[in-house]
Amino acid sequence: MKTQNIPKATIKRLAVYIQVLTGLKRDGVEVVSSEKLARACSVNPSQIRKDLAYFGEFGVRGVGYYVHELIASIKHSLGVDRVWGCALVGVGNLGRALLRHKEFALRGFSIRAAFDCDPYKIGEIVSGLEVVCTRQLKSRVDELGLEIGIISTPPERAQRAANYLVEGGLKGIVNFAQARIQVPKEITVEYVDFTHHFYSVAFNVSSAD
Amino acid sequence: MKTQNIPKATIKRLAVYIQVLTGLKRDGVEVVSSEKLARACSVNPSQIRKDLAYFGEFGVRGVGYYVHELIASIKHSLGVDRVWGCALVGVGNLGRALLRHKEFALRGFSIRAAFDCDPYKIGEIVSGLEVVCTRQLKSRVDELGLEIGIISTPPERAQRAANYLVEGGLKGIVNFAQARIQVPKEITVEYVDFTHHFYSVAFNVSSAD
DNA sequence: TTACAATTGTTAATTTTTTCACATGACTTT
DNA sequence: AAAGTCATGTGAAAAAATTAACAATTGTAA
Repeated sequence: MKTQNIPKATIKRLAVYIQVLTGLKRDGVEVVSSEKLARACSVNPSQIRKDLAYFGEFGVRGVGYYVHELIASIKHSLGVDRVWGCALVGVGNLGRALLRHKEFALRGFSIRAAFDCDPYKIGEIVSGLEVVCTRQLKSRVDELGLEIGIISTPPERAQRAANYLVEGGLKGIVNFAQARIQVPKEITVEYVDFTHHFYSVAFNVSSAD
Repeated sequence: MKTQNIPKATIKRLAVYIQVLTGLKRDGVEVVSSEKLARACSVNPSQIRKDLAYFGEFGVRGVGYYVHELIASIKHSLGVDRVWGCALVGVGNLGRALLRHKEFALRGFSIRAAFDCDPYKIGEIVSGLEVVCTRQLKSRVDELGLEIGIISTPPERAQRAANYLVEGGLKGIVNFAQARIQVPKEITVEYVDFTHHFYSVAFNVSSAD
């Protein structure tokens, strides 16, 4: 695929645009200008046009962007106009909450397998999925079409989980564990930590005085 | 407080440093150089030194950084060396999961009140907290020391929740709802959306071919 | 006690990202 | 069909962030 190097920040914003555009669509808005969209996203209008320009020309000069079309175009550009098969490793409190979180499936990320190394958890059914021993991971990849791994283990087991995912041939990982992981550079890792956002807010509120 | 404008990206990285340093401390490491820390965080060593320089001089030349001290210094710089009182608005599936998530309290973010406008939910006890009508929010702020608001409503109710929080005098908001919100500019808002991370991974995996 | 090795804090150079400005194209109205 | 308005796409300018380079400082070993 095209490998003009697209800023990571652009990708994040595209996700925001989808969110806001979806809201506009819900409200019955059919066409939107970069200026209006920008205001709703709290960014600069040029920014939006620049971001979109990496992927093509989606607007109509003098008119703006057709909301429905633009959503489809951005989703296609991001590669999220299809369903992705996901594997979750680590069925603790967080893991269970993620398995029960409906939003993922709605947005095209289908969790099709849950793994854990704890014998007491293996065999348990969580949100319709049987918890399976992590060693079985590799053998399920093709069968279930697993592409993206989700790590929700305690920090000390995150690296091991990552190893299993890499070994299984998965190319993308979303890591909810409280630890950095080392993986071959062709593997994409995204770290999720809610607390970071709280830190950020705390810092800003503290400095505001 | 000091208002040299510190990049938002720096704040994010500081949170990562804390995470990694905490792991090092757990492993018994007492001193670390910017180079070693950088490798563990997947960033440039200069980056770390630069980030820290915004807040002071925390290292010893020729030696490195004392892990325990550095954690404390960063936490102090971020303003997270104390407990913050939080209010959650929106007791749906996500709200319940957040209320039950122990990690927040462990990291100094204490959820002390849960609000919802649904009469069927009011009075219910979730994770030891009674769900209260959102209209009561303002009256509880001082009593409970509420400083940061958490929004976990459906998208169409996020703005109303934000209004209540602002009205109540809270200065920081962490928004888990699928919607942007408009607030006065002195209020800090952080948006949390797991799906964004999945989009990012999906994009990278797609473009890797 | 002096030279050496290590590693910070910081200034300068480079790279990346954001914003501005405007020519270009599309629709509308007269 | 011509003129006017609007808003995109894009190249150039500005701003911001990252990286490199090095002088300053600490500890260590000869």
